[in-house]
Amino acid sequence: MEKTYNPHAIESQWYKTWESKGYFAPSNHGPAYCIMIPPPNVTGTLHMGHSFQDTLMDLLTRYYRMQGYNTLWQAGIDHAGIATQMVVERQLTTKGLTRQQLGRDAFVQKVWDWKGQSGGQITQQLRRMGASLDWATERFTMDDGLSQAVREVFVRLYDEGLIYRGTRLVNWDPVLHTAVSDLEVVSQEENGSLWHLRYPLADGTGYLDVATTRPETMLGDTAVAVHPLDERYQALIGKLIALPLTDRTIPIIGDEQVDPEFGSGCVKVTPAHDFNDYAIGQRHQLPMINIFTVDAKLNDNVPPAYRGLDRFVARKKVVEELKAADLLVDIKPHKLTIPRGDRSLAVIEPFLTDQWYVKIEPLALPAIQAVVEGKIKFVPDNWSKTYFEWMRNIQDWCISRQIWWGHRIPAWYDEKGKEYVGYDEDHVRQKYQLANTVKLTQDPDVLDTWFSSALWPFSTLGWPAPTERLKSFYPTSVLVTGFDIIFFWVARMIMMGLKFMGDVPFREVYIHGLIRDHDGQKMSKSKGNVLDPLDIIDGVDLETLVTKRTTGLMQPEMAPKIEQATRHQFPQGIPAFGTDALRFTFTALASTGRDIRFDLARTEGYRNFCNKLWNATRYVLMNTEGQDTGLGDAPVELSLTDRWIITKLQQVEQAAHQHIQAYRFDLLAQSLYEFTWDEYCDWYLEFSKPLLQQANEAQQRGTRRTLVRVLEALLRLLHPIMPFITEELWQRIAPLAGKMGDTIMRQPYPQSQVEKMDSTALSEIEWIKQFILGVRRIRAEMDINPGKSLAVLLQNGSAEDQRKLQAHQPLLLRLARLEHVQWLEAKAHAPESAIALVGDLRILIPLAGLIDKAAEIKRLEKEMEKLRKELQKSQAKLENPNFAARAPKEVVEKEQQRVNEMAASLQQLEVQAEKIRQI
RNA sequence: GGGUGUUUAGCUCAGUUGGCAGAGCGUCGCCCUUACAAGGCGAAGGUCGCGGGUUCGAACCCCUCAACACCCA
Repeated sequence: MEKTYNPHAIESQWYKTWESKGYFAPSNHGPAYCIMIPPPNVTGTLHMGHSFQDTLMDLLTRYYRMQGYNTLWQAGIDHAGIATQMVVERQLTTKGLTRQQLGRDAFVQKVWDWKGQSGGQITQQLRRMGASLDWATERFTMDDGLSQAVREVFVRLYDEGLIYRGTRLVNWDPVLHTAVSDLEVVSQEENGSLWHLRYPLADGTGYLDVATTRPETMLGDTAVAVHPLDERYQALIGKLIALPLTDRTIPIIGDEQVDPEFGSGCVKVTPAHDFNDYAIGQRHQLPMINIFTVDAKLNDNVPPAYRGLDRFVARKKVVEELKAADLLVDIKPHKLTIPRGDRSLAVIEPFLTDQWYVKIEPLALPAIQAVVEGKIKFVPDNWSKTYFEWMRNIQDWCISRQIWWGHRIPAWYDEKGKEYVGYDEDHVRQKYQLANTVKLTQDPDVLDTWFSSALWPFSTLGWPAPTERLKSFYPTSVLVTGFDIIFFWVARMIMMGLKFMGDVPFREVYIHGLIRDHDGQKMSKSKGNVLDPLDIIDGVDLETLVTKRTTGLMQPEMAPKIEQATRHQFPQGIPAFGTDALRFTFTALASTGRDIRFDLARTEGYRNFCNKLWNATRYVLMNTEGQDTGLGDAPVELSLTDRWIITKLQQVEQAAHQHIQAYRFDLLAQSLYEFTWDEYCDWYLEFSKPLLQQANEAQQRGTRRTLVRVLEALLRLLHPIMPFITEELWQRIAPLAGKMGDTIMRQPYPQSQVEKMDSTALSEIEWIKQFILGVRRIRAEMDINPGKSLAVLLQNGSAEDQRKLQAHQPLLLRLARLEHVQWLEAKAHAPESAIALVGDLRILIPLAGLIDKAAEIKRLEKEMEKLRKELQKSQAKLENPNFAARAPKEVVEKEQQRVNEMAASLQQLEVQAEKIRQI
């Protein structure tokens, strides 16, 4: 074996083996365990969020597979309507083409071509992460089966009246020319202005001061509203305003929605271009005047001078002309929330259009109920509150999009515009008994991408066909996802699953945090703080990293700053840490918080952990290969240390199961890390050294057997987190432990066995550790060369201490580096010495020639000071009569015992200090 | 404005039923010890955000406040 762990050498080859041998496929034995991958965008590449999430899903999948479940991690990709269309349109633009020039069918074909060539790059990257997805049954939301599921759902919901078409105000993206749902709008506070306009009363008796953040919309005003109880304006309700710049008059109305405190207390009402005003308009049957075109330019409903102007140009012109007419009172700086499209970043325009909607309430009620009744459990449970909050205020879902890439809405119109919904045109004609002479045209719109995602848990399994897979794996076991898409996706899957499968889509929803950079900032291309998981795995040199981060920026002026920060943070670039180290990092970071700061120093630490495991294996192999590891009939004797590490192993096995089942992956990682490093490597391997040299044949055999068996189990324990290194090492260790099998992937996950636990071994080893630690502490604090062997004297030990010393002398000599150990009579005069205590046992290291007297006194005083403080605290506790009276007996007894021990130690140290002082 | 969180060592975070405040990284010593210098051995470092309450006992339960973050309007 190489002396140093090198991830490159092992990773790619194992993945190929696993995949080609079909290890990822369900076994078709045992109870079902199924996770649906949140389908990544076909345009996407792997980012830190994915790799974090996928590590956790793979961990669960590998664990349950090892536990003997019939395990499926369903693979698949999302067609990502708008994002994908934008990618392909951008390619057309570089050739000077538009999609309109190409035509719909040709364009859609182009998207498919693109998908065939460069789509789904992420599936290759997932393989690099070690993800054990069942690739053989990979699905795509636009494939035939899933498209059929989409049509089926649409038709059924329509026939039940749960899908309808309506003219409503929607969020309109004037760049993409499509409606988007509430969730696709990001609202940000931006600096703007508040314009105070003067609206003259039509009878010439005065003016009203109207405040607005969007003066250009005044051309579409159809009323001015005041609060009905506002004494300032009450009398004016019912009068008319002569709307400036137009020849229209509009009424003054009273509406309780108006906030008398805001601005002047009068608001203009533009029902066709503002959600609040729309509601007011509905209440007062106001006309709705749409003044915009699809790209947010003014249309023919405004005076000729404004027609064709962009909304922001029109704003300037309106303000100028009002000013000229002395109708502008004031302009004040004002912070306001600007809605932008999450894809185009264009300012969203509330816009009156015909769209398709899902009537959500009848679907939401059972979906709420399912969580209330515990049929679906959120982990951590808190997130159910967020879910309820949203579900109880949910609005109808706008599902139509005015783009070309996606599931075309299965609705047709006759020449009178009457709508018919069915699977296809033939079905429609048959369903509605339409003659062939009736000309039908299909609705040009496609469905929101989330519509097909909502069906993912059952459409991927073959629905609407009643397949075996559907029967086996629905409901799925757990959904693993970030809190940012509880509304987008989780809620919608629950609604659709309940509606069409009559059962929940998953029994648990594990919500993890979002990966941020080491400063807690969200990782984003524009901030230039993105880390590519593959760069962490493979390493990247500084220049490549800088180039990567600074090209293709939306704001190229940020480049120098980004470059500087990158050079500062990664002066050497990023070394290759390997997949396993990255996965271990993600696992260790998966605590219950919602923000996860990613720090490469952690990954480096876990790469070192891999190296530790690698070298521990190397040591074990060196001492066991070609030797008897207790597989045959020869007698085997387990030493105390063997029984101790076996006990520790049972404990960590128990903890591992608990932590995985509780989704506490951070604790899982920590327990395994500690067991590996602090128990197995630091203590057990060291214990094994003298045993392998000095013990009898049967004992040596026992130690060799324990070395390989514990390591073999440990590799299985670690496998779900670190699949590659564990497979590589397991292949070498397993035969020595008598294990057969082609892959660690299909071995059972270790199960603790109570009968293997040995509490005597625990306490005995604890004594040994305390002994060794005591000597080491003196050695380190007194600056005695670690290589120097020491002679120690023992005093005041019990018979038990004497027995232990006798039994474990070789271990103590070796690990504490002692030349020899000698007992002194209790009353015998000891030479001046440094002292360490193990209970009442005094370990004395003679000072002569080694230790400075003053230094030892100083050390003792420090230790005594510590003890005194603790002792005082505990004594005060015990002296409180209420404590003795009310605290549980065990607690009081424990406290008393502590006091006794501390007092005894303190006294010993005081005597010793006094002795040294007197010399 | 409504909601949900967070605040513990220099940094990043654990802390289970209320009972001795922990880890990793960083820092400081000593050491190339035949598995591992990507290492070993040891050490220092804490007003558990502030104030109050409940309790024999509070990082943990309750209340007030503060700062920060996110979601919704």
